[in-house]
Amino acid sequence: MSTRRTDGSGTGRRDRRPTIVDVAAEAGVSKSLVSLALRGDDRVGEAARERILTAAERLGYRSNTLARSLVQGRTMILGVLLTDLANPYHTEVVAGVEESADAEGFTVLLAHGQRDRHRLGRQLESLLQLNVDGVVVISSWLEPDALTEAARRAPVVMVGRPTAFSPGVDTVANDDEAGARAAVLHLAELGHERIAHLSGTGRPASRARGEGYRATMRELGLGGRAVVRPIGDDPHQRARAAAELLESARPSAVLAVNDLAALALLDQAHASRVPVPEGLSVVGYDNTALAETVRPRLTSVDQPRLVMGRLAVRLLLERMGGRTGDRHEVLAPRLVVRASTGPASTGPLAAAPDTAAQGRADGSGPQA
Amino acid sequence: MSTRRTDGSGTGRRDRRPTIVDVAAEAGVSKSLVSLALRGDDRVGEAARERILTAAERLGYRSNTLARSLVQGRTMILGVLLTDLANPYHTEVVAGVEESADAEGFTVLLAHGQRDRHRLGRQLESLLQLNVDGVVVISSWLEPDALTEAARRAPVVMVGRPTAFSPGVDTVANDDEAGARAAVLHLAELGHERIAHLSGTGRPASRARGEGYRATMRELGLGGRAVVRPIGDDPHQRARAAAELLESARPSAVLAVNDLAALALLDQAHASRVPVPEGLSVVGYDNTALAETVRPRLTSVDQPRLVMGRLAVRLLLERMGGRTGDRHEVLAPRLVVRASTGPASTGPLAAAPDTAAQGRADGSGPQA
DNA sequence: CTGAAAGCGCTAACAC
DNA sequence: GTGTTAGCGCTTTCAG
Repeated sequence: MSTRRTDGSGTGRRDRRPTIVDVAAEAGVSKSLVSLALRGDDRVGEAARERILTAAERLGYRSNTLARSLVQGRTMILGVLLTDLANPYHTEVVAGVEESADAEGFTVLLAHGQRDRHRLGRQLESLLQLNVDGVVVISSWLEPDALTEAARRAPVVMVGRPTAFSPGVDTVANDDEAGARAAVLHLAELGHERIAHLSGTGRPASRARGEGYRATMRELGLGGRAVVRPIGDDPHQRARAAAELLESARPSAVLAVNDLAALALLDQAHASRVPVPEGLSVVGYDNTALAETVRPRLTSVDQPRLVMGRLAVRLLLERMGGRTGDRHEVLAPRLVVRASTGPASTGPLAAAPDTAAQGRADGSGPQA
Repeated sequence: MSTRRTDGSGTGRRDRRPTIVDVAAEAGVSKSLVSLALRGDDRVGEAARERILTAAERLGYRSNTLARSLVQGRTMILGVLLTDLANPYHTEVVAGVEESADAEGFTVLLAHGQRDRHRLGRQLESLLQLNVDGVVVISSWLEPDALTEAARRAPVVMVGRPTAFSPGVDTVANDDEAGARAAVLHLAELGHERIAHLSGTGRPASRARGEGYRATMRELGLGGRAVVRPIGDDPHQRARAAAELLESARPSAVLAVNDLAALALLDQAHASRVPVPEGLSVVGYDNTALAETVRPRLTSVDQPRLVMGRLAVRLLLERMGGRTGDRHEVLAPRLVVRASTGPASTGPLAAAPDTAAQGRADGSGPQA
């Protein structure tokens, strides 16, 4: 593209977009003075500044960020890497990140992994190549080593991973064990004993939730009744796992690893004509917007997603400011009770949900 | 040559990350040869190439994209600007964009408008500043002028806007009028006459759907019965609009402007104890993943979102290739019938939905 | 085949 | 106060 045509006609349509040099020529000053004036440096005379500004305006000049970033060594861009745009938990954390980043003058750009581990790695690489000033990773799918490696190139904070897996990487998480515990205690208080867990697939956060579930069941003397069924990552697998869990374990209550899983349970219950919460109580995790959308409204363990996003940005800024030690923030989850959980019924309803389903359920359950 | 410290120690931890010059020194060749070798140019000797590659490896060298982009004048990045991460329609188009972009060697970065017009404009500016090679806009919120202006700086394609509002901007859309028509015809065939429309808020796509609805109602001789209620943009407004429409117009069927609006209708119907589809038929638009998640499964007008995303990328590439005329692609929508639509009932159920609701049902309180 | 030199557009020390 | 001079890290002619 070495078309050197100095076509100064009308609106600078295509060709070469105007540079700082063009502005300087137009205003009759030097290149660097333009640079200063444009950024409002106060050691530029009023007259000169005026001329420069109008010249820039007339030429339709826009500064080239790439060039600036190259010389300054920073882009003022924060990258967010996320596994799955379809998971509201992820996108709600993003809102917090964006809020803080905006306030600090950073631009937020998202890279999306499409639930594909390889793609996720490539996207991370892309962000780093772009020389973003920091990366927020909302995904447990990346290998700890890959993160540590990334952290050598730019500040990285991982949201959702509970503990220190990757040296050099800060983390922001909620206390998954405590959250699971609160959920189980809530169900136990309602009189449930056959409390099952529709678990994640072994990544750190879901593992911790599973641990919390198990530990609390033991604590309650219900250790023998604990049932854990892992769930898949796509909607179809979720549906199957939910169906199988309800079918085989016949729980009176289920703690789901997240709201998406809880949704699958509600759907299966509906399909089997098991009324919720009369015949089955369901607790979700994350308290995403979903929880207030589904019917019945979902009892769910809230993670402070906005706060987590904001905190992630703060940690990034601290790193940029020179901090070298790792930090791991753990926030307290909070159980939000809605309509999907209710008292355990002792009648045949709970004991054999399918029987009840056939048998014309008149809401005769214990309606405290 | 101002090489002051040839520190070839272990892992290059922080400090200055290695540049092409460092690699050249390490390999004992010149800077430009390294550049060639690294990109696999075939006019580099086998021996030299080998030395260079290992040197780069040893130093942990990664090329600086910023510098490359600056000199080449392109970034190999495609920007996607979207209004609302929470709307699955948007994110499903993104999947198509990413698929094609990947195949062509482009990286896709997303910028998010947070349902805020100003923010949307700023984000567009950020993408352009970054010198992305093209922008896909999935949002009708931007002013046509802003888009035309943007198109002067980089190829821009707008997804979802039905016609040519912004000169210089290509568009990819579905035929909204045809889609609305198919939906209304479907309902009419089921015997519905009191078919209402829960409409959008006047942006082009929703306006076209409204047009299609009205025209088809007239065509069917039902013009006098047409009822249109606009809906808001956030969940709360949606709920209210849905409630008011059902309450005031008492339709036996509703065409919603999109799946989110349809969801609000289903929720309100449930709250009022109107069974769907027996007491009310609902048709959504977009056929997002939501349609297969809600209960009952939603009849919805499908837009080929993946194809639209792919097409958007193709149009971008064509522009980069030098095309100057605008192109406007219009794809055919397709009605997908599921469980939320059924025959019109002539009984009292449909005639007076609130009677059924008011019937002071059993005391089970916790319904929203 | 290889290497030196000239920038891409901008910023930031440093003289004038 | 204002302008000059070096680069940021990379690609890309153009001589050797």
